[in-house]
Amino acid sequence: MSPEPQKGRAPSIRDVARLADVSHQTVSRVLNGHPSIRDETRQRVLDAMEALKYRPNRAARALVTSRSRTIGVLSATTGEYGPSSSIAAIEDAAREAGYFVNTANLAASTPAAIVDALKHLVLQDVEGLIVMAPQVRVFDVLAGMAIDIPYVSLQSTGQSDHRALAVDQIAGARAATQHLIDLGHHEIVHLAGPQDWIEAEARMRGFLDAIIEADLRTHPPILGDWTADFGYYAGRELSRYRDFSAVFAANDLMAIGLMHAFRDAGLDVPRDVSVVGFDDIPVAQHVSPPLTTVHQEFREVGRRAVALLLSELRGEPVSQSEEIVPALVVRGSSGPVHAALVHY
Amino acid sequence: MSPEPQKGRAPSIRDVARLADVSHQTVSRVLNGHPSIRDETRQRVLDAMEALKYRPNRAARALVTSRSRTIGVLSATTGEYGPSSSIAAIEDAAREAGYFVNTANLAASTPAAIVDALKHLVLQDVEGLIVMAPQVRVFDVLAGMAIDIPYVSLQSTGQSDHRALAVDQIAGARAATQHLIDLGHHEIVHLAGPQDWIEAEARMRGFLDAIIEADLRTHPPILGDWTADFGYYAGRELSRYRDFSAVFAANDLMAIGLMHAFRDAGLDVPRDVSVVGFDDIPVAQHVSPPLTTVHQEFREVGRRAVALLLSELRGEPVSQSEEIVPALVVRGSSGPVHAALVHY
DNA sequence: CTTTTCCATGTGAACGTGAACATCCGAACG
DNA sequence: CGTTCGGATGTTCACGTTCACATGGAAAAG
Repeated sequence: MSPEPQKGRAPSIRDVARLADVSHQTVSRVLNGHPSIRDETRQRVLDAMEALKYRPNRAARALVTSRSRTIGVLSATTGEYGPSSSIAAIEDAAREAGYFVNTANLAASTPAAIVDALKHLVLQDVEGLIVMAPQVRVFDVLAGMAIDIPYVSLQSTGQSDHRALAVDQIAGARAATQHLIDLGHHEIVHLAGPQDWIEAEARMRGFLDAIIEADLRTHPPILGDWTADFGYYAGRELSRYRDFSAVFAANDLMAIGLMHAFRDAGLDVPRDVSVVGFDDIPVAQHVSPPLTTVHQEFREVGRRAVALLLSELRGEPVSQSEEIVPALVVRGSSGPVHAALVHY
Repeated sequence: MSPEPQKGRAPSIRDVARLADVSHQTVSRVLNGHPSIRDETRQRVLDAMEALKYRPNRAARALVTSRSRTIGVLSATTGEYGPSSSIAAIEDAAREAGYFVNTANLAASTPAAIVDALKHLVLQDVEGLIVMAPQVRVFDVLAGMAIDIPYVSLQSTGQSDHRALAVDQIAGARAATQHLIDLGHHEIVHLAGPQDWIEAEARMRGFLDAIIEADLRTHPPILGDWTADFGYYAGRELSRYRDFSAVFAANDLMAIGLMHAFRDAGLDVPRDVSVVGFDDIPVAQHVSPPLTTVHQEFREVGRRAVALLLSELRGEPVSQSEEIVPALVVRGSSGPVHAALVHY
């Protein structure tokens, strides 16, 4: 009455075949949706699989097809809202497409750490790679390792030998800066991300584009590390000089730290200083004052990255999806320049 | 001069064997650190591997050993600081131990979604599971699916058939509540997490324990969803009644939303209302006022989870590591009860 | 009525590795 | 000097699946 007691080994395609009274190959065909199977045969096989609680063996399949059905994600700064949201979306999308995802975090941004993480992914036999750790070095290392795995980066790297997801960070940064200019600010400081980050560079470029276009001067951007703590530190330094009326931070965390420092220094945001961030993390609208920032669709980015990579794996032509342009969200942290603070 | 051009197939253990003039089994032994290999032979094999750029085939190995060297993580609310930090730590620790990590996110907390995610992980042939989505239902489903995979949960579930990481959420919540009581607060409201979350329940229990011990009354806790937006919503409702002088929120995001609402309602934190959170996310100390909260070591939790799971996979006895007790961090959002607001 | 074609299915081999067992050889032992 | 032992290595097989090719039969084509 009860199904055969398992004898240690999991049921294989052959066990199913025996029970359904067909060859193992027929079972394989059912498994892979081969068209030339009589309905009645297919049903018998399916019943047998059900009865045995058969589960295909991924390793055996991978061995013979030499396809792992796994994609790798190289990421940095996980733990932060943006990257981890994108990763979650990547996993969801991959799962839906029948793929597995393996993530490797960059412990540090040293070449050694990058090589380590990449080796781990290569060892894992990933079919493709999504590079979410958009540091310039990563791509150098990637090129240096002579890895022939197709990969997709979340930022344009200037290299054209792979596909990049088009998120127009430059436009976002430019919009943020232009917003401040439109409010009458002439002295705008940029608190940028780390030097070797492509995202940081793009946002800086957008900032500078807007500044130059408006024919304004600016200090050299301060290079930060994305953290709120650094923002606080930078804010403390900045509030000693006060030769600016607005700051554009390359991400929200730094912007929030910045506002904290200004508050401590007795400066009012936005009356004395306007602050604009980037990312629109969930707390951005709940801090005091609510943060003006540039909204990014992290989940959408993750989804598209998967779509792009899968289409490449399938050898499909590049489907030029339209660029994602992040949108400025104006909240309370930015306001018109206050007369008393204009330095002319 | 140049190494053999690859003929489509990647070099196998046999190619290495041929080049090193040994049997393929000897190569296998070198690969697995077998002791009985002459040094000279080992070196010849290693040289051959180097020359051919040999990489072991994971699928073949998994097929013959029936071990995938992969652990699965079931998670929810990724994108938030805590879970994603733990996941990152899990990946680091697993990588160090030579394991791969596969994560499945819970799209919703419905049984169907849970089954989906678990199926995905089982399909992936994970050797063990770390359950980071500490919802009661998950364990019911897990039990219902009759999965024989060893798993580790990040919270005590009351079920004793598996290992749980000991993070004393109850003690943390109790400390937070006691802190408010010590400040003279008698009317404390608890903004809890979703009902079916084990963590939420533990924090609520800690809260109630402290309340009962101090012989205070309290409203039934408000059940939230962990988000800052919900905190804001709850804060708006709460500020209509004002029959309390302090709120203990089950996580920082809700606490921050709460403070936002109080600010909007003209209430001053901490003069009119004290607010305490839980988690100590990076922005907690930078919001206004800096948030008093309970600090959690998310990375440490992740590391320990891996250690625990691996020791179980190896069949080692349960190494009773000491409990992690999260620590109260007092900042500006909590203060002594203000005389004018005491309702007696 | 024979030949061709195509559908439904079966047979055998291969994928790359590790386990079990076999073999060879030199050293230790009596 | 024969026997035993164990270190170093080789041989064969199995893991579960898909692929290439083979087979039988029925329908279509001549």
